[in-house]
Formats: sequence, structure tokens, C-alpha cells
Amino acid sequence: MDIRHLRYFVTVAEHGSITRAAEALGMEQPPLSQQIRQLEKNLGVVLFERLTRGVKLTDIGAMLLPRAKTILDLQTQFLSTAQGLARGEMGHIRLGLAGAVSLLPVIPFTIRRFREMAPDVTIFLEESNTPSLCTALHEPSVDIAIVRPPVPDPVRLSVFHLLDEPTVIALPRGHQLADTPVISLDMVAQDPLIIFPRELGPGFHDAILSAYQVAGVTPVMGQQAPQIAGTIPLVAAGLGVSVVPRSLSQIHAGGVTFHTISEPAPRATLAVAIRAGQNMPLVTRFAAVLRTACRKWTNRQPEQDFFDLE
Amino acid sequence: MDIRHLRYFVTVAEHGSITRAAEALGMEQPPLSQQIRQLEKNLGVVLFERLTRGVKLTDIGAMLLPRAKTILDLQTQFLSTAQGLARGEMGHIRLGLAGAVSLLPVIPFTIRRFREMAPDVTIFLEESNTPSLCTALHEPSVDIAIVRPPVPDPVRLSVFHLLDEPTVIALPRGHQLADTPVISLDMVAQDPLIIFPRELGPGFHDAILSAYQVAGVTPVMGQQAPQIAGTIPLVAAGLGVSVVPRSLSQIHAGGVTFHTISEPAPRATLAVAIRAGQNMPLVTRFAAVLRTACRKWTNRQPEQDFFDLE
DNA sequence: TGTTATCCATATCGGATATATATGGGTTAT
DNA sequence: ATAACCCATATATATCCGATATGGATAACA
Repeated sequence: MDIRHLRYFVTVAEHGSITRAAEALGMEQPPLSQQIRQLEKNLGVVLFERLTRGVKLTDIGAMLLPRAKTILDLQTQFLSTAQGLARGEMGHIRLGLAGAVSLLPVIPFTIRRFREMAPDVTIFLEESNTPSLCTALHEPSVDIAIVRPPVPDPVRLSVFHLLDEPTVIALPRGHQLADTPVISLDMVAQDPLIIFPRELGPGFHDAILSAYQVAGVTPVMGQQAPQIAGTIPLVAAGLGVSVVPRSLSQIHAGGVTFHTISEPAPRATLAVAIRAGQNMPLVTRFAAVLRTACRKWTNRQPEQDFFDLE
Repeated sequence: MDIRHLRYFVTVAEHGSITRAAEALGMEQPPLSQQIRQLEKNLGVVLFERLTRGVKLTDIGAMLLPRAKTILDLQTQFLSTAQGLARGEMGHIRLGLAGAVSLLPVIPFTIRRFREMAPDVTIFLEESNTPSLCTALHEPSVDIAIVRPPVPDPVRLSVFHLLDEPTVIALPRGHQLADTPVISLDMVAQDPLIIFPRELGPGFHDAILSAYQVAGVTPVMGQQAPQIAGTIPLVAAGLGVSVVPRSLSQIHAGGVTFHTISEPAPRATLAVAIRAGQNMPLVTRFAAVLRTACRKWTNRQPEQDFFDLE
């Protein structure tokens, strides 16, 4: 028995006639008669009572009919699910976010847009740091990750640039430069620099330190923060200053002020990483949406209005 | 796509190898490769990633696998259900019982026995009268009915005799014959006869009246009872006497006494009726069980001990 | 590093089976 | 009584599944 027989069974039952069911199925009557008869033989039950005018379900046939319909429905669902998966319209995505990425409005905005475009897609979020996310991609415990380049082992991953976010200097309340809107790195070289461990984001970490270097100063290394966004509370506590992506200026903690950095200024680069050879349409589609969204915002508002969406 | 493809898909996924799946399926490797490839083409998705050592499910394949298993399980259930129905082991029976039939112990006993023999069978009970049950058989709202013959329109029904139950005379408390164990109909001919409407059971109704006729007397017709068992309360109320199946002597209502009837005595005949041409194994099987059970008890205890079961 | 083994893919052939055409039998409707 | 309708049977054709033979690529092994 296969699904075709079930389709014949249901169609004949619904039409009450083999002849009319046959034309509904786009076939002739004799083969349909044969197939029904063969199905009955295989099942060992009589499904239809043959009348002179059409056929009628037997009691057994009536009991089996709903089950056959269920199987047919499931098969239809199976096919549509497969096509939905093929078009990237359903399924689930495990999205990894590097430190403080979720504070950059374009990211949650894109996630929301994608959810509207593909309502049947479930998105699981996971916040971590860049190296962990890369291993998570390999495990694989995430399917796509927004990371701060560079990524280790780029051969097995496909990495696409997303955007370069300006950075700002975070000063504690009462700092002597708190009222100066634009300051340079050498002006805060004597203040202890609160920074996250290099392991959590080597690229961004190095970008900050090399910017100091280009400015011709060496920062006084302050306390380490547990993560990128974790530097803000430490600055608020007066332990030093910090250089953070501008999106972190959303955090209004304890009178911390954020100041544009005059050149040379580090930039926080974001990239999207997926497994190389990833053939899951959902993932590639999400990555594409992410890239176009980021490109759009980068072009539209190069520096100011970075957070105004829509 | 048909079920065979799903079976191949699941088997290959479980073995992680087309070659080993092929031998598990009792076929060769090349056709299995082709079928998997064809399934992928039809679905429009790639289910497996071909490695140099076996194959591995793609993400899409992993999402579709449980659905495929579900369909396979349902198909298995479908087949086993059909075979169960063919053997009369599952499904449901709608059993109609004529008036006061349920008081005859052999009936509930048989139902209980049948439930033990076929635990998966659900039995729906419906109490009504013989003519209604016959129309219910045609609707069909019941599948099998225990009726009091004769049945109208016997051509479209198959009716099998079950048993002839003796009848007894029910006398109210304080009746002058209350202490006489055996009485004849002519002894109560002057007492108003409480009887049910003829429409509710023409056969039994006629049997009672013809017994009076054979005895050479004409009963004084008393009040009509709403149903066969409903005569007892009226007798208890002193409105007259009644002739009822002996099984009704189980009803101990208001000092009513039951007395064996000396010949000529009417007998309450029971029969089982099913739709003619009924090919539902459950129903025919239940009817067969019913007939053998009734025959057994009739032979074993022709008159006395009629209610002692087992 | 060369050799073997393993596994998947392709090509071709044989056989089974589904479908179409033609036809018969039986009942209902006109 | 004739025509129409519907299911069943018979035969032929076409499709498709599966088996055998073979090639290609990579991994295991000597």
C-alpha cells in the first residue's frame, strides 16, 4: 500500500462513485476500480459496497476513512514543509550575538523585520563572545553568528562584513573632560582604561589598543571588565574610562558621559559568520537580510542619526 | 512521493549510510541512491550531505525526519487497524436493547464476556422498543439490536432467534392469589391487565393476548404502561395485574409478587437483528456470541435456575 | 607513498505494475 | 423496451522500480 491508494480511497469515498472519482483524479475508471480492489485485498477488508449506482462505504471503510485522510493531510504538510524549508520560510535559526551587539539597533530591527517576513521561523538568540560563537558554529549549536572580526579558523566559516560602528569614550561623572563633546585618546591616556579580556573579542580589543598606539600614547591599563558592555558600570564606579561602540551610549548608568573620539579613533567592526558550505536557505537568507540592512543604514546615516530607525 | 520514499529516507537517516540502509531494507545500494535522489528532487530540498564515508543529514533533512517518521507510524497504525477490523477486534458497536431486555442476566453477561474477548471494542448501549430499534438499524444509528419478534420489514434485516423466556404474572400486594405460587391466566381474567402499548412490542403484546385467548378468557384491559418494565410500578399501585417476562421478577417493587403461569402461558421471545448483508465482522461476531450464549443457557437450565449464571 | 578498501554515483537491462482502451453485465430511468 | 449509467474484466502499452556492472573519490593501511 502506498499513498496513492489512500488518495484513491478517499476520493472514491467522497464522490460515492468510482467513475466520478476517476475523472476527479484525472484517470480512467477501470484502473481505479483495480486499485481500489487491490487496496481492499492488501488490507484484507472490503471498503466499499458496490451498488448498481455508485458505491457506498462499508462500516469498516467508514472507520478507516478518517485515518486515511489524516495520512494524506500529513503528507501534504510534509511536502509544503519541505518547500517552506527550501524557500527559507520555516524552520528555526539559532542566532549567536557577540558582546553588546544587541544594543546596536539595526540588529534587533533586522530580527524583527525577518520575523515579519517569515512568521513561521523561530529564532533562538544566544549572547556570547566572538571566539565562543565560532566554536558554537562548528559544534553546531548556533547556525549564524554576529561577531566582531577577526574570527579564528576562517576556512571553515564564511564571514561577511556588516558594518563599522564608531566608538566613543565613556567618562565617569565628574571627570574633568565630562563637558567636552569631542576628545582624543591622548587626552585620556592617563586615565585607567577599562577593557574586556582580549579573549572575548580579540579584534575589537586590538583595534582599541592600536588606536592608542597610532595616537602616540600608551593607555594605563585598568581593571578588566567581564564583557564589553560590562565596562560601563566600572566606568560609572569611577575606576577609569572606557572605549566602547557608540551603541553602548544607550546605557545611561550612573552619570557616565559618552564623547566622540577625534581621529585616530578605533572602530567596532561587526560581521556575520555562518558555516562554510551552509546550504540551509533560512540561514543564508537571514545573512543576506542582515547584510542589506546593515549596508542600507551605513549608507543612509554614516555617522549621525545612527540610531534613528525607519 | 509515496510512502516507500519516506521509509527509505528514515532508514538511510538512521543508518547514516546508503549501503547499510540498503541491506537493512533488503535491496541493493544503487536503487536506494536513486530513490533518495529522486525524493530530494521531488521535495526540492537536499536531505543528505554526501560524505566520502556515508551520508549525513542536512539541517533541512533533520527537520523533516520526525515528520516522515510520524507518517510511517500512522501508516503502520492504519494497516494494523484495518487488520484488526477485519478480525473484528476493534472499533465500536452500537447495541440497541428492547424494553426490559437488560434485566435478563444473560444479556449483560454476554456483553461483559464480549468485552473481555475484545477489549478494544467500545460498546454503546441504547434502550428503546422493538419498532424504533428496527428503524434505528436502517438509519443506521445502531448496528445490532436485541428485539422482541416479530420485526417489521424483515427483508432488509437479518433476525436470529435468541431465546424464549417464560413469563410470570405480577400481582399487587394483598391480592387474593398472592400466596398461590402457580396460577393460570383465567384466574386473573377479571383483574385489569396492565400492559404496554402494542406499538412498543407488537410480538410480545400479541403473545400475551393470544395466551389469554387460548386460555379461553378475555382480559379486562387496564391502564397502559409507558414501557414493558413500567408495568410493575402500576401493578404495585394496585391498578391491576400484569404478565411480564420472568426476568422482571428482579424488580422488587412495593410488594409485587410474581407467579408462574400454568399452561397456556405466553413466552417472551428475544431475537437479535442486524442489517441484512451486514459484513462488519464485529457485529456478526457479537451476534454469534450472543446466539451461542443464549442457546447454552436455554439448554442448560430450561426453566429453573434461569438467572444463575456461571 | 603506493595500495587496498569502502562508499556513493552512473549506466543499462529485466521485470513488475499501473494505466488506457475496448468490452461485457446488470440495473435504473425514460 | 430502449437508452443511459456504472462497475467489472481483459488485453496492451508504458512507466518505473530494482538488480547488475562499473566508475570515481576518499580514507585506511602497509
